Amino acid sequence: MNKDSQLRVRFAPSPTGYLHIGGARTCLFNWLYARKLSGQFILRIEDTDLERSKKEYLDEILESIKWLGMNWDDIFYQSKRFDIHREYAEKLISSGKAYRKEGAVFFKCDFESIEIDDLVRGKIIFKELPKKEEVIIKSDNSPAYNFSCVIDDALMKINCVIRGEDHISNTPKQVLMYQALGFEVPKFAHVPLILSPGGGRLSKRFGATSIREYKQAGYLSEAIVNYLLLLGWSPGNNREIISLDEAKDIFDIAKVNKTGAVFSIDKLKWVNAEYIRGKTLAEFISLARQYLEENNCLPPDVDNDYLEKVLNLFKERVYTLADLKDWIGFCFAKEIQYAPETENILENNLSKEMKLLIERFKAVDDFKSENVESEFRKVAEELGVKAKILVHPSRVALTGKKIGPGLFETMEVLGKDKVIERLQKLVNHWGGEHV
RNA sequence: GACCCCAUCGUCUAGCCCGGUUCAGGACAUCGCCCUUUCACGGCGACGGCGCCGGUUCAAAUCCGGCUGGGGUCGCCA
Repeated sequence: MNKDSQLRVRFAPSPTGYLHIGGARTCLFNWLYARKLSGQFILRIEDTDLERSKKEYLDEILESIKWLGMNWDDIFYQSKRFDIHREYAEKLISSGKAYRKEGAVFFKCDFESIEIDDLVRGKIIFKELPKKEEVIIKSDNSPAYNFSCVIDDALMKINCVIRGEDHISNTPKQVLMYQALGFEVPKFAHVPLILSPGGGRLSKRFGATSIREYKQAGYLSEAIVNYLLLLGWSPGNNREIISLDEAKDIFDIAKVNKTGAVFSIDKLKWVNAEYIRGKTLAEFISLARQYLEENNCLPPDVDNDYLEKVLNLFKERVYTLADLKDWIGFCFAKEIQYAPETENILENNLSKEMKLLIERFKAVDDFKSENVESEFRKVAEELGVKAKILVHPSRVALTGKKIGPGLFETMEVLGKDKVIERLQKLVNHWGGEHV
């Protein structure tokens, strides 16, 4: 492939807001297509609206793209290119294709019909445009979107424009500008929009959620990317889980769906859980630890070994890292508070049985889960009750909740002293009620 | 209103381009059952779909047209 025919695509975010789900997917499809065809992926920051563009947004956009695992071959800022845009506007004025009016420069867009060849949708034919003129330089002398976009795409040698479907109606105007300027018209690929569960456009309350917020909510970057990939594209063979690395070898923009896809947080959660379970214990620990530290969920003097054992308890049962916040509390609590829903278990006084359990536990030297379990079962047998009769109150005693990880694994992690102390507390609780 | 896009289970999709192998396959969700000390995981199963009407054809989810429905755009925002 020679240099001129090399694919060059771009993602052109406007730093007037954070990178959200829709933008991230457009970015992803561009990046993937470039990597698949060994092309160039350009980032162009569309910061022509000086009022609304904020550095904070820009930082988040760049940070999120990197966090998701993508990189760019070059980056440009439109705000630094105003002179170039004006220069081309002058050319259009000279050639009679544009004119000044009310302090702005207008481009004439008269035509009979215009055809664009879309990689995703095939031919799209426009009969007429609602407006016969288009502002290309605003009266404050800054370039208007459709114009700066065309100039920059042409000058940056972008030969394939992949963007959201909401830009379809801009395309005929832009094609007209390419032609008026004598630039070669690029290929276009308009990808479908991501819809909110309600049906409408992904929006404020739902999709406007920034990628950063998803990270905050405990989602792994691989999971977000994987899920986004599934929205409008399929790797085939009934596959659901696919890494960025694998996807970049088989992705094809022409295989992207034409239909808008509804965003499903449930499916994202499932994908996230798949990735968490797919991590090695060491990877998970490092991820979880960082997440918990960032969210101030760990005691300052947390013991490393202990934390690792705790996290091991939950790796297979959380959907997001944020779930950990709710679960690990009892592992660090000084004293257990019994949750309201444990009431029916607490009602049943088993202090005699629990006392025996405590006595036997005191004699267990190596408090490993296997040893704990066999001792536990022996006690149950001796008392002539099913193990589960003792399991439930024990869990409540240790965790304050009705549900949690395996009881014996939990006991091993907490350690003999804490286990005995917490069981004793439950016995006291019962004793107190009966005095 | 004008212009444009789209249409397979509740949701994401495979199949559609190259019509028969599909009384449509997978996943999420939901509901059962199994496993089991709870929850989750895992296993098994159930539920559930080609929007409608015409046409082409021996044969249509697949091709064509219309209708209906959904979506997008009509800013000196991007």
